[in-house]
Amino acid sequence: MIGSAALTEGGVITTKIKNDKYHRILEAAVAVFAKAGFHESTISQIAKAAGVADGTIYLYFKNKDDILVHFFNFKTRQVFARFREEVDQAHKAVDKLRNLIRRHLEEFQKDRHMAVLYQAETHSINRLAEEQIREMHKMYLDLIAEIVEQGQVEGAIRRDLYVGLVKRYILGGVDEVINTWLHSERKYDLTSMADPLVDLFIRGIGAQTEVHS
Amino acid sequence: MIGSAALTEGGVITTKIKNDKYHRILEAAVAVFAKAGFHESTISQIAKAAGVADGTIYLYFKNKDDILVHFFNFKTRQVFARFREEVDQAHKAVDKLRNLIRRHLEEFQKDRHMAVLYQAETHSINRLAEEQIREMHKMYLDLIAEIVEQGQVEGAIRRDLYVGLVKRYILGGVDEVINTWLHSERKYDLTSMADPLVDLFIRGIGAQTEVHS
DNA sequence: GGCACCAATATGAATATTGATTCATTTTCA
DNA sequence: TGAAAATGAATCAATATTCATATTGGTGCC
Repeated sequence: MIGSAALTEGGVITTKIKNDKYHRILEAAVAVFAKAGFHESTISQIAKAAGVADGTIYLYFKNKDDILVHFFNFKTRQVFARFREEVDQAHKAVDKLRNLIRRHLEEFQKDRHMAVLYQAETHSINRLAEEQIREMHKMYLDLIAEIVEQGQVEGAIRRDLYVGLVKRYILGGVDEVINTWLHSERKYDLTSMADPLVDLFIRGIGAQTEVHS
Repeated sequence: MIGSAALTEGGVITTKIKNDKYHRILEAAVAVFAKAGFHESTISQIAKAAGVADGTIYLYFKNKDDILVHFFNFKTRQVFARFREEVDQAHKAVDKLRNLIRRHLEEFQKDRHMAVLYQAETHSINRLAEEQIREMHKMYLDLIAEIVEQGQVEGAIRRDLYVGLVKRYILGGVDEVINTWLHSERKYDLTSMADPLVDLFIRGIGAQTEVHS
């Protein structure tokens, strides 16, 4: 393997060239995987899409599986880091939640290939990048837990909640909205779903009949 | 192909024997697919698991893909039909929703192999049983829509809702709860999540501060 | 400046493996 | 006894990976 985003050796120009090809292959692979599925995709297809020879791929990645690992390790991780930033921009819990969800939808709408691959791989049990996925999932769920707990302190969120369940409740809704969009013709704007969705998370679907403080 | 659950030719005993083997192979295949993933599974593994020769599988199924199609066409469809029954047992919308979700969790907990395969395949874009999955998904979403609309008439459910979004919101939550359970050690009872989850769907996570009729 | 050289890169045809599918043969059973 | 069912070894195609060879681009020498 010649180089990768994780390594920093080499001069500026050299590194840039190296990274260029590394990224070119990674992007091409993600696009191919998204279109045909991981196992149905061949190295030749990826090579062709990236404009390199088959063998070149093995200079940047250990093997086919390794490409998927890199996808989760670098590409997706980067997106999730942005979620954190977005959350930190708001002060009140509900605003944080809204920011998180809006950004989530935005990023997935922006990079459809990533979205497809992410959705497909995170839902299959026997996946390769097991560890990375688990970690990223946890990162996201922890973010939600943090927001919920803050909201409880603020008094904006109910205290009689099982936070473990709330996390799945929220992630599930967001996930399904993305999934539906991916399976649709994608004629509508995904981010427009953010506000109505947050409203559902907060208020639920029930007609409010009880009186509280 | 000798016979299948969809055909009804043959005497009672013959049919029983035929169906026995058909079902044995289908069950074995689902178990193998669930353990290793569809593409990683081999015909030999399935044959071994079903206790038949490799070639025998081709007497009951056109090819490997066809097994997956049958899974969705018969096995899963059957489960979804039970959801409908369960919903019809209740009268009020909220009870219908609770029944639906409880039954959903029950069935998926009961047949883990089905659950794994269902979750994995319904979330990947380029799947085989495309048509069947789409149809089943629709059946489920329609069920939810029906319940929600009834609830609105009853006054138990808010009227200012985009039902299309509500469907995803609910299915997503249920899905994610199942997914988490599948990825866990499954030490806890999945059905125990039904009531708290329905409570979340109805009331949301927000502290109730407004007064309504 | 131009040139020769070398190490780093890139190539893609050849290899080797895997596994779906077929089919000639055997077994079962009515 | 023969037709239906089952067998599993042989076939055949697909494709991940390797590696001998070719190309490139930077470096120092004339």
